[in-house]
Formats: sequence, structure tokens, C-alpha cells
Amino acid sequence: MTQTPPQTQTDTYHHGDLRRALIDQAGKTLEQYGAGAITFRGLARALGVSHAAPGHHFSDRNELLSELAADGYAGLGDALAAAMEGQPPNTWLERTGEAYVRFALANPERYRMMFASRLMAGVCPDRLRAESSQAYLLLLKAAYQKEPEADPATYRLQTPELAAWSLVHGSVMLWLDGQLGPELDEATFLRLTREMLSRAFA
Amino acid sequence: MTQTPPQTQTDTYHHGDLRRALIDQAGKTLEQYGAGAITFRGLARALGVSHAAPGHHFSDRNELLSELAADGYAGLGDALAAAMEGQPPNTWLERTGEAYVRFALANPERYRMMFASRLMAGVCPDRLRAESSQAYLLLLKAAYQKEPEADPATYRLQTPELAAWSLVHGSVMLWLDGQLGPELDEATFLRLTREMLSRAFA
DNA sequence: TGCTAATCTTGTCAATGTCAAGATGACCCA
DNA sequence: TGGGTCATCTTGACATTGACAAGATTAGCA
Repeated sequence: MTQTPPQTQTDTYHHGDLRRALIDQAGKTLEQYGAGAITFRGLARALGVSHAAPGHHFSDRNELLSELAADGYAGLGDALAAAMEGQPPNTWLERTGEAYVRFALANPERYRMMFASRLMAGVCPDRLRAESSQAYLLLLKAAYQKEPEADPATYRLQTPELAAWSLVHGSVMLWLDGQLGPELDEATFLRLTREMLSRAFA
Repeated sequence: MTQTPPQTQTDTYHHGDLRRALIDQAGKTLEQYGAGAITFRGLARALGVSHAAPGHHFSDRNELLSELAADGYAGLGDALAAAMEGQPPNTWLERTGEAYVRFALANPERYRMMFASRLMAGVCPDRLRAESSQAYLLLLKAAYQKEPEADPATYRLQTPELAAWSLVHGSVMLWLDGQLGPELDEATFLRLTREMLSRAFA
């Protein structure tokens, strides 16, 4: 797409790439004020466009949130892939586990949204499904220390990868929700998670 | 509380126990249509009272949701206690783990709300804090196969109970969010969870 | 019986998502 | 170069919601 060059946003009737700008602005709002603070009208105000403009790029508020979630899965996938890149396979599980937790702690609201959006959007949008499957494949790769042979749609879930995923996802969610108490600092939490993973797969 | 006897709800100016009725109705709406469908005005319509009546019993929508969450923790606590009642301590972890998962699967939206409400309500209401601490104590009891000695506020989280809690919470959340794929049925999921717990604490 | 406080109603307001109809201008083709 | 077409955006409107204020109703108690 040949777009207009970067410019101040309000000096033209056409915005340039409003869809992208909406997603970016929503991302900022997400981490700063939480998902509940994301509104079509608020985003429109922040970008200097009319209140109904967002509705032309997302059929629904949920569609915008799904896009944020899909971006989250993409970022998580990148982090997981980077953690394994060029490293010996027998360290993949440990490395991806840590990368997973670090991603969640660095993007708490985003992470929460990734796991809240499936049911919010009654039917899961294609891109969200694709990005999350991609990230899931990387988890399988780390758990089995090789490229998964079957495609994720037909893959049958087994105990080991469910345990690994449950451990990191569960501990992260408990942490994000404040269930582990305010006195547990981030460094200690990371250490505990490492210990859990290494003990469970010793 | 001496209340008026059961009666049709709209035949008196005073409802009798509107607060209780609101919580009950919200609970039904919760499991049937999800948390997003709970509105003050909707509940008021369902109970035949004016649209502002709920506002006199809950300062806030979040206060009502917190009450639902607190009820959830109370129910979970009962289920966990019942699972250990009269059983040998070396089976507590396994029994409470299964009871925990069964509770979550039987009350999916309630369970989700229990873990979503802490951050929603900026400051955690007293009753919610109390009920969740109570349930947490039972988890500690099961993990250590004896009554916890310290009070939960000063208790220092250790790897074993974090692992146990993370395993069940994580797998349950993944299941509830549909992340484990539509072809994984409930019975298989329960079996996998049992396997995970027994392997992790063999 | 009458007072007081809890409980509920009516009326209102601002904010939001969503839709419809019209304005604007980017792009393409003759 | 000029005109048409269609995506993009604006304006206007509507129903729904949470929240608040002021007044009506009634329970409970002195």
C-alpha cells in the first residue's frame, strides 16, 4: 500500500492509515489504563477524528480487541522463537518458559487480553486463530525439543506440554491478578517459576 | 434477619430482600450469558423494580461483581474442605486438585469472575479478600498435608504450592478460554489434570 | 400514634456503541 | 486533463447504560 507520507493527523480529511493508528492508540491505552478504557469514541478523540470513524475500520469493538490480542500472540511468538534461536534443544523448554513469563510480565494487560478475547468474540476471528496457533506450535516445539510433526488442528494434547503450559500460564495469571500477595516481587516470582519448570521436567 | 415471607416480588413497595435477590439474579445471568450481560438496569427489570434500585444496595457495578466473586470463593472453599473431610492427609492434594477443577468446570463464568475481580475493583473489598484468603488456606493445607501454621498475610509462598496452584489454575483457564482445542472433551481434560498433579507430586 | 431512617421511584445527565445519510477526496481510466 | 467511482470520513441520531439527586413510601421503634 503506497500511503501518504507521515504527517500531522488532522490536516487532511483522509487520515492516511487510521486503522493502524487506532490499533496503536488502543495498544497504548491498553497497557496504561486497561482494556476497559478502550472506547471507540476515546480513540477517535485522541486521534482527532470523528466519533464514528473507528466504526468504519472495525465492525465491532470486539474486533478491535481481537486485533490487539492477535498482535499479542505475534509478539509472544517472536519472543519464544528468539529464545530458542541457535540454542541447544535440551535448553529450549527452560528458555521459552522464561521468555514466556517475561513477555507476560512486560505486557500484562496485553497478555490478559490475549486470553480473554476468545470468548468475548463469539466466533474467533481468523487472524487471532492463526497467530495463537503459531505461538502454540512454538510451545510444542519447546516441550518436545523438536519441530512438531502434526499440524496443530489435529494435534492431540498430551500431559507434558499441558503441564508446562499450565505451569507458566497459571503462575503468570495468578501473579497478574495479584493472587500471590503484594509482597512477592517480580524477581522472586521469576525465580520461583524457573524452579517449578526445572523441577517438573528434571 | 427476620424477612417477609416469600412472595411475588412486585406487590410491595419494599422488596423484602432486594440485595439478596439482585445477587441471585446476577448469578443466574452470569452463568447463562457471561459477566458482560450483568447490568443494573437488566437486573432491575428482571426483578420488577425501578432502574435505580440496585444502586442503593451496591455503590458500584464492581461492588456487585465483587460480591459474586466472594460467593464464588466461598463455594470453592466449601468444595475444597469437603474433599479433604475425613480423608487421609496423603490424599488431600489429589482430592482437592480434582475438586478444584470440578468446581471451575461446573461454574466457568463464576470462576473467571473470581480471578478477574481483583483488578477490576481498584481496591479489593474486605469480604472478597476474606473469602479468597480462606480458600487459599485450604490450598496450603492440601499442599502441605497439615493445617498451615502461619496466617496467610505473612505466609511466604514456596515452590510446591505455587506449582500445584499454577497447574490447576493454568489448565483450567486454558480450558475455559478454549485454548486447548474444541476436540478435548471434559472427561479427558480431567484425566490429564489428574495425571499432571500426580506426576508433579509423585 | 408519630418519628426516623431505610428503602424504593422518578427524573435526569453524560458517555458509549451503532447505524444511516451525506460530504470528501484518492485513484484510475479514458 | 478531466470525470467517475469508491473507499474513507463526518454529521446526526438513537437506544442503552451507570450514576446522581430529590422526593415518595413504608418498616420499625419509641
